[in-house]
Amino acid sequence: MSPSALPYRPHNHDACVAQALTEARTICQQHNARLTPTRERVLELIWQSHKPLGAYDVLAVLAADGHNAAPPTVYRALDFLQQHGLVHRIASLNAFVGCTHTDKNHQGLFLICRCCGNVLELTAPDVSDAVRSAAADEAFQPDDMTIEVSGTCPGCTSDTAHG
Amino acid sequence: MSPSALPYRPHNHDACVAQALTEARTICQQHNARLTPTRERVLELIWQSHKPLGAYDVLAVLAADGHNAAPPTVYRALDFLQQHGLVHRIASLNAFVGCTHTDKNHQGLFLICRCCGNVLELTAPDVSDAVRSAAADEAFQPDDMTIEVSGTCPGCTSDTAHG
DNA sequence: TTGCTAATGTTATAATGTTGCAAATTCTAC
DNA sequence: GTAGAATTTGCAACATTATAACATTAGCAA
Repeated sequence: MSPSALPYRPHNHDACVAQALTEARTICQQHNARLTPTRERVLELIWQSHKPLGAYDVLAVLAADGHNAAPPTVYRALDFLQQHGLVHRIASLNAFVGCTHTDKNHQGLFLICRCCGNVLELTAPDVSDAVRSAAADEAFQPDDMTIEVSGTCPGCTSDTAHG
Repeated sequence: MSPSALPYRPHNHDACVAQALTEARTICQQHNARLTPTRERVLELIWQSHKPLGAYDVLAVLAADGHNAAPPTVYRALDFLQQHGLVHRIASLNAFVGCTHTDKNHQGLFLICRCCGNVLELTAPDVSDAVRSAAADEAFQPDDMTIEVSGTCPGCTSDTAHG
């Protein structure tokens, strides 16, 4: 078994954020899209941890920043970031996480820990293939997949086991 | 390829409803749970079609019925129905559909047509297995899966094709 | 500059979901 | 049958999440 994935173990999270921002700048340049200060700040906030953040959580921080922000500000920034594959919306939580596979043309699968709240994004070709195959059996043309798994991450499992 | 699944072709939908209600009564008896008039009515409404229905849509019909209902009435009924596996919540739509696999110990996969709105529920062991396997690779213990696929159903595909 | 487009600000409102408590109903044990 | 417990419902208020509509500003190109 592979060692615990990044969200589940201690790490220099500043490096995660820095990398995410760098990648975002590159991607936006490639897409000829403008990563404005608000958008960049929202991305940074979403990346504050590996736990999904609600739109209104983002809004609260922006307000604390002194930013004169209303809900549309946040939702527009999040829409932009989603369109460019920089964040994902977790439908089962109504919240957002930074995308950890910006380089790949991925079909995300999300492992959501009910205990610690961290989310691990996986590229799971086997899963995507199985879904596509199931859809094809019904002559259904898939367009977009939401695959979210709630459960217990390795960190929280061992916590419980060792009391 | 199999012929189009039920939601995607004309059928006697009253039979769907009747069967769903009958099964619900049986299941509630088995679970020693009370399928009260309100709960049964909500189930019936959810089953009015194969399109997911929002909680407030249900509420509106109850109100039209003359039922003195508030949101908690509906949400409580829906919670009950979910707990007994009679309806599913579609996270990506914030809406509810009748469960078409009440007999099986199933892991639902939902094919949601963006065009006509109908939802087909599948039991997809291959998909569940692939997800479980992906989770196991990360030492993640799955608890609950949300697998929703948006796209175009066979009916709407042929409509478009033939103009 | 001028004019166009993209992005943001602002206000209000819609849509979805929850809490808490009181009243009524149903079940259970005597 | 009746008292007490547990479940279900009614009801009011509220919390959370998301969008609509329109005015304003910023960036960019002719």
